[in-house]
Amino acid sequence: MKETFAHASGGRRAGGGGTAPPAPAALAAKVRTLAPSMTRSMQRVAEAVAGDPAGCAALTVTGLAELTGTSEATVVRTARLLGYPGYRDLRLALAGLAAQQQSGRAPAITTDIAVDDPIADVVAKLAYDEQQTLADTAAGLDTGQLGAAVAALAAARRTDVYGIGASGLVAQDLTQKLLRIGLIAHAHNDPHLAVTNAVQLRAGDVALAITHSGSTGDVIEPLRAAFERGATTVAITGRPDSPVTQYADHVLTTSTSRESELRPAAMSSRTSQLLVVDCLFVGVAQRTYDSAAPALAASYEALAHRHGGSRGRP
Amino acid sequence: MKETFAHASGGRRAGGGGTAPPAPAALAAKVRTLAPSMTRSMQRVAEAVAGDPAGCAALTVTGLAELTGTSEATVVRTARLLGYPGYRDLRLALAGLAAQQQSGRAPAITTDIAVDDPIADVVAKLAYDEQQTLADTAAGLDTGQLGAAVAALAAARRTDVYGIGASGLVAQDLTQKLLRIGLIAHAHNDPHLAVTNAVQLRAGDVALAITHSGSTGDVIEPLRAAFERGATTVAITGRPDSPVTQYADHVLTTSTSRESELRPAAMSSRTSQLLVVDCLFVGVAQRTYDSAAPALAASYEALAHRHGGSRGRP
DNA sequence: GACCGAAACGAAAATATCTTTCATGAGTGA
DNA sequence: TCACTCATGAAAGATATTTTCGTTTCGGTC
Repeated sequence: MKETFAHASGGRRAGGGGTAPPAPAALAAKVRTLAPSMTRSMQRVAEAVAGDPAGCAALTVTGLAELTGTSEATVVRTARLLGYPGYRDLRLALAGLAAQQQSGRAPAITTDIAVDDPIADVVAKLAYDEQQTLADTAAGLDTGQLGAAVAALAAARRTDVYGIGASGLVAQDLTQKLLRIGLIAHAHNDPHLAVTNAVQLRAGDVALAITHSGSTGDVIEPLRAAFERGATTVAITGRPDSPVTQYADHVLTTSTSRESELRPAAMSSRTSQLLVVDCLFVGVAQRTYDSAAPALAASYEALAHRHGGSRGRP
Repeated sequence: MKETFAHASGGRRAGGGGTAPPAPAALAAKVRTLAPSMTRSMQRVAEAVAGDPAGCAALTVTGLAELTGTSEATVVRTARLLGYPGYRDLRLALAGLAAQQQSGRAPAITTDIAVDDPIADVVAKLAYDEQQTLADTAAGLDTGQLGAAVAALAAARRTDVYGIGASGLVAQDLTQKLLRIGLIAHAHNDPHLAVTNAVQLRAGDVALAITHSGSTGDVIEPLRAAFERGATTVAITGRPDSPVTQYADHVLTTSTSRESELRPAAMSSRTSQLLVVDCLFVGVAQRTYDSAAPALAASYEALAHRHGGSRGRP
């Protein structure tokens, strides 16, 4: 029978009425404090518990009793002495302790990836790096410039996006998104066609160049053409002082993180660029909400039949 | 100890989800990933568990069943679905999670992006969400499957990658990277051509499908064709129990985060997929280091002249 | 050295908890 | 509408935990 229903309440206030609430992480200390007052068998149990919380958490009373060469009763008695209602609760605390220890160990990540890193480390390091990149990008993004770019995009008659290589994929990503909310956008990865199209742009249109180095000629040229035609130009680059910014009305800076041999710069610049692009998209979607929302819904609807049932097993 | 692994179907299946050992902190992510394939009652249980780990850890099966208005059986079933041998183990993991949350950083308050959020908030929220997605993905990634996929890619005579829409860009990203280290890879976004090419694959080749829903026919078909031809098949999907996994030797699960109107699922799934793809790439680069390193250097060199001076001001 | 009392200890019973089985009913597609 | 599947919970069946209680061990005393 539980009458403890108010969910948002104290959380871990067990109430109970007992004298000692469970100990969170002070377990090792408690063991040392109480050890003198323990019998020999209990000490063995306490020692095992303090020595390998994670391991013990995986054991049942019987298991721990066997491991320490004692009996179930002794294990329970020890748990009681340590302040828990029973072994079950000690075990829970042990699991918590183990998790804490584990997570505390995590930040010891040297960010460089070595050739012989185990795969699990690779995952952790890459995830960490990309998280870092995101944080840096968000911190370094000029919201004024971003807002201006959003306004321009939202009002544009049409938008052209330029990007080559990895940045080309980001360009396509943005284009796909803009199309989804009913805007007219096009991603160019053929430099010649890009220029050809750029000269068609005029005031009120938007040209957006994505280049990490800021020096990719194939991307700068069309932006320049658009710029000279009077279109509003935006550059997403990791180098705010690079050539591309000469022709950009608004510059959005992506962050540049350390690169290493196994982790080329393209990787983090892509992450960074995508965040910027997402911000642009959401900003534009906000501004054009009345038309964007139905458009999004419609495109979602249109795709629904291409996927199987909504359930896992169609 | 029970070895209840009954599901074993014949053939060379990756096991749609039975492979994962207990998840430590990836629980919230796992709940989100698996929720779609859950029944209503199970969802209620999963929700309670994800919403208040600490509280649930204090409950017995019966207690949790009562709290969620379901039965013990359902609770156990949910625990199983989440990857634990039984409720007892889920409870232990819950205790660990609670301890982590408590000792760890601030509570993860994720507010949905609203139409009238100022642009600075949009940036912060998007960055935070994507960071969360990365963490979840890393935590939930099965390194065994990842390692197997890496080994297959590194040894492949050739690799075909399938993806449509946003996933198509991820497919291209992977392809670009693999090409850079001298492997033979191709990204297909034309379903017909993809199938046509898939039937050319044979044992030792790798086919890799990227689909968030796991139910995109255009992507499943070529994977199936490759599978039937004896190629090694890999699926990157957010739904480990979806149709695509039927034809996948190795399944890499991406995380699914909350989506909202202004932040479509595609956004976080892309982030998640890219992390997985990066892990694959780095893993392969490690394994083929002797040939990958020079290839990387060469491609870098070849591109150098396309960018202006190495400095910002040309 | 033998004996006594108290505490420690573990075997096994008693209880709580978890897991499995099975019948039932809701929902679904033909 | 009917047959069928699948989700669901009640209760039986297994495990794990707690309690009980008798045996063993230890320290001291005669």
